Amino acid sequence: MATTGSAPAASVPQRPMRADARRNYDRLLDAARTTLTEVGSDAPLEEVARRAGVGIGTLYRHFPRRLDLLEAVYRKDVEKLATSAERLLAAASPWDALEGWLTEFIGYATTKRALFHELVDAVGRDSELLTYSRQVITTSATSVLARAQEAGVARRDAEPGDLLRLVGGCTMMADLEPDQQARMLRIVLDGLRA
Amino acid sequence: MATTGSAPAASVPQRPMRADARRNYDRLLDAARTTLTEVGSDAPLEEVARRAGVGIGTLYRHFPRRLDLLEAVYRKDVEKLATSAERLLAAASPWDALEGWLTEFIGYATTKRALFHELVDAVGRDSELLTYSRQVITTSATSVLARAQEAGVARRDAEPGDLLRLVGGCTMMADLEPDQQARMLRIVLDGLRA
DNA sequence: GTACGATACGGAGGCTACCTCCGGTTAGCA
DNA sequence: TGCTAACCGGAGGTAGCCTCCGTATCGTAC
Repeated sequence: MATTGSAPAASVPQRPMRADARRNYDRLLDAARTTLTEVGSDAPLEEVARRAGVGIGTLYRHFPRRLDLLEAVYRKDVEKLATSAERLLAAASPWDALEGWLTEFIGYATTKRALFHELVDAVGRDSELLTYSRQVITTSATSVLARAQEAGVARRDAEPGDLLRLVGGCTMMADLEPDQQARMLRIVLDGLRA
Repeated sequence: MATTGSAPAASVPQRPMRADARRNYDRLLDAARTTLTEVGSDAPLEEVARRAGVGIGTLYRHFPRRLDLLEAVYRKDVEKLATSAERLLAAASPWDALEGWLTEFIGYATTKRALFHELVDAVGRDSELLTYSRQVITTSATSVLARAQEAGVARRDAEPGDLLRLVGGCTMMADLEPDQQARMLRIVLDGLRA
């Protein structure tokens, strides 16, 4: 059974992870992110294991299939984005929180291009992975959008799912020039403005 | 050397393709489209060859690498979209042509989800394939958008590239409900309206 | 209508990456 | 300090991509 996030669910009493296992798990995640960034989505797992300084059998003990490793890397990044929404809601005005979060969402989505394609193709939209990730991201988007709508600064017929696809879908394509990305965000924001 | 579109460029005098070669080429494209649609982007080429009724060596004679086959399938669909723009420009009002072409663009993009990810990951944004396809599609988008802007029915600061990414990028994700797709198009169109 | 040759075919086999198996190692608890 | 359950790791099996080369056939010329 693949672990998600970090340690497995404690449904029965069990020992916490051994120190060497914990260390290798973390090194594998870091090595996976680095290798995927530099080599691309077809990076061989043998290369990930080599960079982590472990054997291929150790990699497969922690991540029974290639997709399990990609998923673990992806979940970490999704949770980081949720944390960002909480911070903006606490510290920014309704419109600034909406605009700021969307800007960070673009940055997150852009760096996941190679990883995401392989995940989506393999597990499909109904997998727990994507359902959970969409839920976390949608919750964040809902919070920042609803707050802006309630403040009367965002159109009321926009829904969070639409928002995410309009902004995030663009970044799934090739590298965008920063000014083009800013312009596209402006079009969406102008369309959103109440 | 892989052929693109259909027969190779006639830079030097040469015989047209033999009848059996022509027949197998077409059968391979049809079998590839069917197999990719039903199995997904990880469909083995042996399965494509089997469905086409040819040997794997014949498949590789026509398409030296897997990506060559995917590319040939994709080019055919891109050219079909360009033909659609010409037809709408000749027969519809500026705004209706813009809206109609975007609707067809969404349909085209949705059916290429599995195929497109593998192509983009492998060849990158600067390949002739994607440059050519973007050119063909951008030319179509430019025509329908400029005509709407000149008619004063579309905002003047929108550019064709932004248009395509806003609409097309959404469809690269999971299957969309028809009503959601219509609503997203409405947001983009409302944002575009002059 | 037939023969010939250049083009096309096709399946066995090499190579690579995913993943498994199992003997050896070690962390941590009693 | 000893013991054991958890952990490690690399050789090897398998599937799919792609190559190679003997055989088949299309199409042209006589």
